[in-house]
Amino acid sequence: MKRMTKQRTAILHCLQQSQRPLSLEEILDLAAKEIEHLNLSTVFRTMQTFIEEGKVHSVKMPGEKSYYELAQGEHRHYFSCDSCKKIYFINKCPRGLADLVPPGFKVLGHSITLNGLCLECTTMG
Amino acid sequence: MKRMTKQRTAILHCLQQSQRPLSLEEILDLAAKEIEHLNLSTVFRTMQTFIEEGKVHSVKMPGEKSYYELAQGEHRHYFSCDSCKKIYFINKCPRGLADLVPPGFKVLGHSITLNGLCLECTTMG
DNA sequence: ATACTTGCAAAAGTTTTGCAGGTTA
DNA sequence: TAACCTGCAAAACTTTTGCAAGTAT
Repeated sequence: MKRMTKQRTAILHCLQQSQRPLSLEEILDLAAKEIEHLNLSTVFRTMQTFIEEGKVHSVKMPGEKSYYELAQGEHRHYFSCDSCKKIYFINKCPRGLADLVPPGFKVLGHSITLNGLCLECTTMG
Repeated sequence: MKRMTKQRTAILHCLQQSQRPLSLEEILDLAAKEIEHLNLSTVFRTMQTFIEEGKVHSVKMPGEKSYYELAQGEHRHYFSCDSCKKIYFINKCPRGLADLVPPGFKVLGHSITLNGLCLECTTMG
């Protein structure tokens, strides 16, 4: 039986208030404002629990650490800023990807990561 | 001035003889058959060097460690088999991905990974 | 000779786990 | 109170770096 603790509540709030996927460290820093002595392993294990429960999705980018966001009904892709390392989501999804593979292959899923410079970094650079 | 050593020669041979991208550990294990005391850092730095020289491309998959393959003239994407874990090349590449991002974002690159079942695993399963 | 390379050890970064004590239902 | 959670420490893994000794040109 899963329990709702003040740590889990604070962590959930961080994800709800964020406009983008967050890393474990980012979640820790944000939630630690509400919870004293919050530990990274607690954040890590909470993400495991939330993922099991279907509350959260993990976002894995090539060559980057893991990020986490509230589970979305819709299929999403991501933009990774080469400069500030923030992750942004993209709601649009291209079609016809299954056509890229050779005949006989069965495509069950796909991952697309665009990278470059986000709006902030473009205007500041 | 870059130098060709027996270590680099052996490492290059491994990549040339492989039909798929290899991890640092895989390269180490294969090349160590020719070179005694070959070290992982040597493989790592050799990959850095070869990438600088344009000989090698690194292949990063979401949630996986890095793989390396001989540089290809063409831009490639990959298919990862959920069952046998082999990685296959996809030469085709969809267009118009830059249109997916919000205005002001600058797209410099992209990564696509399709996953599912390869031909072998589809017919055997 | 000189500058580049290597092996070894160890640091750094992220992800995981063990365990004793604290907390929730 | 019984099971679940948490904080702390430390392990496990991959990626990187420092340095003294070795090697290619």
